[in-house]
Amino acid sequence: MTETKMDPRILRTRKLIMDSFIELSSKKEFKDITIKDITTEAMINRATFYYHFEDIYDLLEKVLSEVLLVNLNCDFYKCDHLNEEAFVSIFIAITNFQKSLSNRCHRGYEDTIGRIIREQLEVIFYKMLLKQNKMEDDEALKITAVILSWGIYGASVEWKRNGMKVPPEEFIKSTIPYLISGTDFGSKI
Amino acid sequence: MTETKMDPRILRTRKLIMDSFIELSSKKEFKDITIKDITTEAMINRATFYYHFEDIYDLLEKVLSEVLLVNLNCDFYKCDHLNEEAFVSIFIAITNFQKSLSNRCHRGYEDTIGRIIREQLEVIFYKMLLKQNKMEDDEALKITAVILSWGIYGASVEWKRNGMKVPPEEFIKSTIPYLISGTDFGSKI
DNA sequence: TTGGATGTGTTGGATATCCAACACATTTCA
DNA sequence: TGAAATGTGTTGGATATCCAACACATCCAA
Repeated sequence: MTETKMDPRILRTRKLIMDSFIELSSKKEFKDITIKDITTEAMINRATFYYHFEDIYDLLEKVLSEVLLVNLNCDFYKCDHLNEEAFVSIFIAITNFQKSLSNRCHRGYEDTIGRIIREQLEVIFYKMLLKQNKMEDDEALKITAVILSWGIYGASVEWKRNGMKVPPEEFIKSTIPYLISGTDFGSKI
Repeated sequence: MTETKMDPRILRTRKLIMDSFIELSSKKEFKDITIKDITTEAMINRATFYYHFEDIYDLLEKVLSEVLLVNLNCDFYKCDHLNEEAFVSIFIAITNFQKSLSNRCHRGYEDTIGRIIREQLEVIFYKMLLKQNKMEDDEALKITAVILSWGIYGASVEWKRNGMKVPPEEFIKSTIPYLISGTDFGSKI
């Protein structure tokens, strides 16, 4: 998951930068945050910032990935199989993430955020599929993970478009049998 | 006061080490705290510890000095003259410090602690005397600062020996005229 | 007694971070 | 318009931190 033996200086500095960015995000809009602001808040040199991140968009991506990953693993570590509970807790994590971002001001980056969500979902789905499918066609599992990640992300977009009012578990629950048993579930054939 | 332009790495690392030591002190006795404990808690390398401190006693001294200095400056920054208010707030800072240490487990280091208190007092008294005595006999001011520091420290020891029950300002107030106006205060001559 | 386990303090080479300086773009404002 | 101010991204040399290894001391159980 996380790199095993990292230089503690790197962990420390990345955390300082990311935490400062999150802190600043709660006070300013993203477009008003400069790299100088971040490095001043973090008490690190501006050159050091560029040692770790390409630019401020790279930082944004990595912070969002990190936040989402923590959310996912938090709710999800108990499950070891893609059952109903797993799908529900994944979907709740995604909707929580979307909700928290709709307050923060990251408007104009919906496509970036969508990509990040799908990337993280793809990783987690692939991992779960590998675990429960004992070494079958690897390529098929990968593509299945892609399809699931787009699907679940799409569901969260739809949930958002409906005003984020329906409880997420309710929103997703009815469709889960189709996810788990496939489209044949309930088929007349 | 504090060095003006310090390398931020140094400030960061010292703070990490000191904070970790304070944190550990609230859980263990001083004698049970190893340097490995501190560096692990602080997530810094053991060699880095020795770059900043001679040994664990050196760290103890510097932490205590720092804590006391913060207390002193906190209560004291408003005063710019050695009047009654100044003496009272200094004495309160010292007794607070003694009280906080009597909970923590630094037994066996009373002499070290006493020395630290007197050193800090001496610095602060000397600074105040210089400010209000427009360039007179420098040596005399230094020695006066020494005498005041021993005196006030002694008062705090006595206050502690009496069970730390009398309110510190009450304990010190009656003697302040003698400190400010000298032994001639109230003299019959 | 001995030998392993644990803690202290030191060292040399590798690496991350700092700093000052630079070139370039964008904004501000006179 | 143009010039000052502000922000971005890069560089080279200096310095703090990391890491693995070492020598030494202390403690404790076989």
